[in-house]
Amino acid sequence: MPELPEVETVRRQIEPLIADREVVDVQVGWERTLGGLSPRAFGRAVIGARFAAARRHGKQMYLDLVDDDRVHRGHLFVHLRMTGRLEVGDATGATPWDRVVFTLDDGRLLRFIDPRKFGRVLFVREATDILSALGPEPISADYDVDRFAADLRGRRRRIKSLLLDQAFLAGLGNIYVDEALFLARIHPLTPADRIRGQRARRLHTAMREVLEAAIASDGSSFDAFYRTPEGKAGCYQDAHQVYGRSGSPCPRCETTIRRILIDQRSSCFCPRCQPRPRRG
DNA sequence: CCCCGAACCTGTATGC
DNA sequence: TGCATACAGGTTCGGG
Repeated sequence: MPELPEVETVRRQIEPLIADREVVDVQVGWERTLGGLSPRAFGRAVIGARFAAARRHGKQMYLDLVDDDRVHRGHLFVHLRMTGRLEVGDATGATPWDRVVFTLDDGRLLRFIDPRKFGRVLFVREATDILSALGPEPISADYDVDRFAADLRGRRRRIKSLLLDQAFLAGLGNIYVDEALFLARIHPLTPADRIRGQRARRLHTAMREVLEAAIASDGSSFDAFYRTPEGKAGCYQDAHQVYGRSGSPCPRCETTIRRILIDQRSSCFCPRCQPRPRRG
């Protein structure tokens, strides 16, 4: 469940399920999920701590850990990557893909499940260790159109690549970039610094609208792996205009939606609504 | 700075 | 049925 709206959905659902619970044990099924820390050291860092707030920046979710006196202990950074999932349940919920399982003080289990093993569960003392590498949140109040337009200035990269770059802007992935570019009527290969004025405004608005609408729908989920912690599927996939729709008619003009590769990712767009930028 | 390809992994869908 | 190939919501690395 991996872009900003899906992560936000997980954050909202997981927070009340683990708030104020103490970690009494940890089992690690796949060491690399910990990103270099040994299971022993990870257990030492986490056991005895209590979960507090669940936060998010971009696609990065982080769970605050405090000691009994509510003093800061650190954070658990959870990145779902392609197939990661969080669930709270009991032993009957075990799966072949349990990578990290926390036993809570009420006997329930918090599992990080991840078939493809790309996901990460990192313990860090200071959140800035991770957050400093990330760009701004696209839906925050201070990320206004002037800031966005200024950030585009002087960037010659293709707009799709730039929007996928988490150091530029944190949270968009393949689905929501394609959707936002369609709404803004901008071709994905357009050099970023050619997007100014009205078009920059359109793109800024489109990104925020797509993300907000997807959050309101609990994100997108189109196969059995993508489930929220409450076991439900999001429904924003029903609202996709171009993503995953190559060969189908454009919802605005009926032209056949095309698929090209950019950064080795499928990129879907309407060749009529999103005309290729003229050179020169 | 920018682009590309490969790597990290497993599951599913499709075609022969 | 079996086997091969392509593809998937992400990120990071090395090389040109």
